[in-house]
Amino acid sequence: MAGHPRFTLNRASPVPLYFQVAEQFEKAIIDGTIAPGERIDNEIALAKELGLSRPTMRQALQVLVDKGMLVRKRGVGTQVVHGKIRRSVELTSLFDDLSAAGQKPQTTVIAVGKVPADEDVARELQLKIGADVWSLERLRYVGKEPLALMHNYIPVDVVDLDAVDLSETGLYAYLRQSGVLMRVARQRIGARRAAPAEASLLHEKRGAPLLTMQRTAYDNAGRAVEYGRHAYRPDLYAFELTLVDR
Amino acid sequence: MAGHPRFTLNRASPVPLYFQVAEQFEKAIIDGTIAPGERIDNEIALAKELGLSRPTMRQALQVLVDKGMLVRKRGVGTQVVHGKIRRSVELTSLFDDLSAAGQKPQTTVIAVGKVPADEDVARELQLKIGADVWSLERLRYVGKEPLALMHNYIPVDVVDLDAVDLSETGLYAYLRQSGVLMRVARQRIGARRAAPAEASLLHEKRGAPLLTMQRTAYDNAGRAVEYGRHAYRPDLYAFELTLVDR
DNA sequence: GTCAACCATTTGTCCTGACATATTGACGTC
DNA sequence: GACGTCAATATGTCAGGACAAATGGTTGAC
Repeated sequence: MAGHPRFTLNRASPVPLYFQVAEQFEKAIIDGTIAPGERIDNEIALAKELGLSRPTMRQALQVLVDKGMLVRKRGVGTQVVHGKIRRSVELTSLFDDLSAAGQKPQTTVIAVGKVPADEDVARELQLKIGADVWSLERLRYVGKEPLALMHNYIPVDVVDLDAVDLSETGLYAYLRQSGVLMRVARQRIGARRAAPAEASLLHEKRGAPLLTMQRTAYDNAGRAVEYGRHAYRPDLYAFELTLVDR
Repeated sequence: MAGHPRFTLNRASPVPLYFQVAEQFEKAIIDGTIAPGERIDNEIALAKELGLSRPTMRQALQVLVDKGMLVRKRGVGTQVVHGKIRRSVELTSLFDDLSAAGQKPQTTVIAVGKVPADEDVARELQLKIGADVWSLERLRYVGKEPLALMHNYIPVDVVDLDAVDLSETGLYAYLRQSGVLMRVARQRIGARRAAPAEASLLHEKRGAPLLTMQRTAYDNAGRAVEYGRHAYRPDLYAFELTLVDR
């Protein structure tokens, strides 16, 4: 029987049991306490040892299977795949990404104000052409190098952008803080040549390749709450994601 | 009480009940039988109507929640978010994507053979530098336009590439067919200038921007089975993905 | 010695039942 | 009329049990 670390459960905690188990399992996998390729105990034994029911234990393991850290094979068992899985692309922003990486992103607000929606913006935000939307244009630095040119559009009834200093806070953090809950987003990642103005802002040469990302985020009710068109310097940034086949 | 379509269940089928329900729900959402924003019946009522237990009904709904088509709110109910969610990025290849879109991808094999692994390839495939690997270089067309230049590396003990005609079959389809099961992959999407040789093959101008994707795929045991470096024409291709916050 | 049949193991699916917790709206008090 | 309280409702979590199906090794027949 394969060994595994002792987990501690707190039944008084509001944190669900399956989540407590998943958290500790994930930690054990990341720090190598459970080696990659190792087969862990079967569900029933694990459940018994922790004093849980099998469904709860399964739910805990499922969390890690979804993250691509565990693989289950019927009739065989459950194995650890990897120690260092990067988290898959989540509903976060560049600001969050950089903060998590220990860097201190700096932002310059180029322009902010209400503008009439063009055809593109109106379609994505489910508004009529010409309707007022917030337009926010920012330049993000990492160190002293410009990294990304970001242009966001937000319906005027979602938040008030006049009242906030967006050079210190990330837009997504501000939206969450304002009670805007984003649940689903569609992203489109592509590439194109830099326009002259862009190249200048990003300290790139004319016609340099840029990595582009368009994102439309929706809230609980399916209402579009944010549409962004962003351009990144490809020598400084790339999108990484982990895919799991289920 | 919100109406919803009649579903048919086949208990004799090997397809799990929860999956049958999820499939039919998804179809109903996509074709608009259930309108976006509509609140569907509660889990207990749905389960009762279909003669299922609540856990099974929950499992069915969870599939669609994971896909971003449904949103659950405790104390409130379950709502339809979107009709036209694109599937999130999956463990498929460009060939699969195009086939699914009704297009007929054509492929030209530029070169195939065994080569010694360079530093990059060796690191990604967990091999020693200089070890033999399959190298496969292909050019993919959509219609008469070149779309992508694909360079794949595969450890020699995974499959035999000599025996197959890869101008007719997708590489991933061939791998699956050969019993290679890919479960997890890491992707990195970026952009760069086209090298002269690339530009020529892709019918692009010198120095044109290209969208690049590197992918390393792992099998059940965590063994790296494929590493690919690909370049796409950004005017013809982009990566689309749907993110769901959970 | 080879191959097929069998069996133990393990995950997959499905069931019933119970209580917890968040949300909303109605009710009642001040 | 405004505000707090309470109940109804729906999802979230958890338990315990049962059978099905896939896998891999073992046993047995030839």
